[in-house]
Amino acid sequence: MSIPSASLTHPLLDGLNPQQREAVVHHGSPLLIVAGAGSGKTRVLTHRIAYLLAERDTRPQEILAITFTNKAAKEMRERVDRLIGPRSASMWVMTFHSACVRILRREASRLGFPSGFSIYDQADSQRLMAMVCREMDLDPKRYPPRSFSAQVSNFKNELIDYETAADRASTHMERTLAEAYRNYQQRLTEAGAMDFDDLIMLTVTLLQIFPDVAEHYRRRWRHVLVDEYQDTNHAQYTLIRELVGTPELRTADGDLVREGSAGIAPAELCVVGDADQSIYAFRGATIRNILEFERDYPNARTILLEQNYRSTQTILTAANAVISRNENRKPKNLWSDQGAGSKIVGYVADDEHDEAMFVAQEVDRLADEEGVTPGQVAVFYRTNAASRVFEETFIRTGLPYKVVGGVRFYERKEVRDLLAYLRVLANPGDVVSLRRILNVPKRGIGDRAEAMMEAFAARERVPFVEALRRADEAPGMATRSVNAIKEFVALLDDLVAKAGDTPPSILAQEVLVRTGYRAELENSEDPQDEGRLENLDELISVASEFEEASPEGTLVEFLEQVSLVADADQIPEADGGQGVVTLMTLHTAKGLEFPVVFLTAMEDGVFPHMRSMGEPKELEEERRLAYVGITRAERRLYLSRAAVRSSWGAPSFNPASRFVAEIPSELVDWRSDPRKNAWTAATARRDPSRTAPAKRAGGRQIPSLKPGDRVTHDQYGLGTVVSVDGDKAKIDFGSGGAKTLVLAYAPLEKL
DNA sequence: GACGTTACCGTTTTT
DNA sequence: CGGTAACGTC
Repeated sequence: MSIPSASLTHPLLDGLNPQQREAVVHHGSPLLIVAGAGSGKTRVLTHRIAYLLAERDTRPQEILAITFTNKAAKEMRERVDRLIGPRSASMWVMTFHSACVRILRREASRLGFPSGFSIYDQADSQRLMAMVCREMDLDPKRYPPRSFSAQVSNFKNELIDYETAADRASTHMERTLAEAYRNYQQRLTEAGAMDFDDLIMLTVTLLQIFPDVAEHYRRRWRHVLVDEYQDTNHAQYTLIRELVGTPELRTADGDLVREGSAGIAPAELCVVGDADQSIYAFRGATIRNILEFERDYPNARTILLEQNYRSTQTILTAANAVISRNENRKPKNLWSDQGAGSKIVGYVADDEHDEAMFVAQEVDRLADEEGVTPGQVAVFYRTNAASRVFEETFIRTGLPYKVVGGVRFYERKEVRDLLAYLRVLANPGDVVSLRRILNVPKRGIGDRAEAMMEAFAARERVPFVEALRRADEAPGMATRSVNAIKEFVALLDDLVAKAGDTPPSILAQEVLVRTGYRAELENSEDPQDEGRLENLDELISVASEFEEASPEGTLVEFLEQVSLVADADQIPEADGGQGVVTLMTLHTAKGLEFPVVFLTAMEDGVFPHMRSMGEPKELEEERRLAYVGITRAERRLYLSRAAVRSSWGAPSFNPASRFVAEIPSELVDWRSDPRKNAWTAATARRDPSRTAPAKRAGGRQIPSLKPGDRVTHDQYGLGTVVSVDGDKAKIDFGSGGAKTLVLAYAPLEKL
C-alpha cells in the first residue's frame, strides 16, 4: 500500500502533483495509470523508473519498458538518464516488436527458425499471400489476397493459429481462408521469415511452450512498464501476462487456470494509458485491456491523472465536450490552470485550395503578430492523400514544411529491391525476397523460367534456391535461361561469401555494382532514375550511420532496424531554430504537442470517414481520433473545412463534421459564415470552372524561368529552379532529385 | 522474354 | 487522378 502522498518528499518527486507522486512511488501491486491527454504521463513513467533505480534497489537490467514507437523508447531512455545519470544501457526500453525480435533471435532455433530470420512487413506478407492464393488457384475476385492477408493478421493478433482457424471454419470461405493461412504460414517457415504479427505471436508461443525460456525472462524482469496500454491487442496483452508471470491465466472461455511460474514472484506491472485515445482498433487493439485491467489483475491500483499541463481551458473544454458523446466510457474530466486562452478559430473554405491557403496565411499572420515560428505549427488531416494540397500551397507561398509519413522511403521500389538483396544475403532461404530480385535488374530470367523453377522445386521437394542451383536438371528449360540462372546463383554465392565480414554499407555498394543495378540507373534515359539513385545512396548512408552507431552491428541487425521503423520515428526534433511546419495524419500525431494546431477537412465523410459513419463503434473511434487531434494543441486550435472538395475526380459537397457541432459554439470564433457552403455549393454547380481550374491543354506556354522560381512538373511534381541555361533549366524536385530539363518540351508550369 | 498498352482498382488510419 | 496488374504484341 502506498503512503499518503502528502508526506512524500524526494528530489525525484519535486514538481509532481499528488497523483503523479503516488504513481511514481506505488509498489506492491499492479498499477494502472489512467493518464488523460497532456497529464504528464511520460514524466511519471520516467520518474517512476528513475525512482525504482534510485530508491527501490532495482537494477537497470531488471526493468523492461515497452512503447509503441522507437521515438518514444528513445525519449524515455534519454529522460531517465537525464534524471539519474547514464544507467539505462542494460535496461530494455523498446517497442513491442523490437523486444520480441530480440527474444526471438536468441531462441529462434527452438521454433525452427534461423536466428537471422527475415522480417516481412505488410507489403511482403501480401506478396507472399498473393503467391499462395495463385498456387491454390483462387479467383482473386472472389478471394482477394489483400483481404486474406488482413484476416490472417487479425487471426494472429488474436493468437489463433491455422489449425484453430480451420476448426472454427464453418463456411466454404472460412475453410478456404484457413487453408490459405496454413499454406502461407508454411511458406513463411520455409523461407525462415516472420511477419509483423508473428513477432508477437511467436514470442507468446515460445514463452508458453518452453517453461525454461519463460522462467529466464521472468527472473530477469522484476518491473514491466507498458506505455499506451490502450493500444495493445490481445497478443500483446497475453505477452505482457506471460512476461509478468501472473499466477493465474484466463483461457479463451473465461476459465481461470493455474499457471506454473516456477516459484518466481510476479514482476511488478505498471501500465499507462487512456481509453479515450485508443485509435488503433483497426489493427486489433482492444480497449478492453485497459477497461478490464482491474479484473485481469485483481488487486490492481488505479490512479487517475486529470490535470492537463499542455492546453488552455478552452481547448480542453472542447475536447471534453466531444469525447463525452461516446457511450460506455469511464468519465474523466481534464482541467487546466492555464486560463481560457484564445478562442478556437473556425474557417469554412471555398475548396481545399482555399483551405490550404488559409492555413498558410494564418501561419504568416501568427508569425508577424505573435512571433509564432513555423516549427510551432502542425497541420493534421485524416488521410495521407490530403497532404498534397498543403504541400503545393506551402511550396508556392514559400512556407517551410515537412510531411511525416505518407509515401515512405522504405516503400520505394528501388529501396525495397536493394533491401531484398541484403535480406537474401542474410537469409538465403528468404524466397519472397529472392524471387523479387531474381530478374532485377533484367537478366533474362522471365516469368516462364521462374514458374518452371517453382514447379521443379515443388516436385523435387527442395527449397527454391536449391532448385535454382540445379536448374539444368529441370526438364524443358531453355539453355539461355539455365545459363542466366547459373550466373545469378554464382553471383549470389560470391556475395554470400562476403556477407559475413563485410559491413552492410559496403555490401550494399557491392550489390549495386555487381548486379549492374547502379549502372542501369546511371545509364537510364528516364530522369526519375536519378532520384532513385539518390534514394539508394540514402539507404547506403543509413547503413553507414548504423555502422557508426553500432560498430559490432551485423547485417541481420541492420535489416531489423530498418524493418521496424515507424512513421512517428521520423518526426523532426525541435532544433531551436525557426523550424518547419509539420504535416501529418491524426494517427501519427498521437503523443505529440504543438503550440498551434490546424485540424483540417472537418467534414462528415472525410472526418469522420465515410466508411466509419455506419458503424457506431467505428464512429466512436473516429471521435477519439478527434479528441486526440484537439488535445495536441497547446495554445491555439483551428478547425477548417471546405465547402467543395474534389476528391478523385468529381467534386463533393460535404456537410460540416459532426465533431465540430459537438464543440460548444461559444468557444469557436468563425472567420467566415459557417452557412456559406450552401451558397458556394450552388455557385459551384452553376459554374464548375470556379472549382475546377482550367486544366492545361496541349498548348502550354514555354515558361520563362529564373533561379528560385517554383514550378510543377507533370511527372515529378513540385520543384525549385536552381539555374537556367538558355533553353534548359536545372530544377530541384526535392526527394525526386534535381533534373536538367528542356523548357520547350518539359511538361512544366510556373507557379 | 521484354516492352508497351490497357483495364481496373481503390483511398482510412499502421507497428 | 494515379498507380499497379494483367494482358497482348513485337
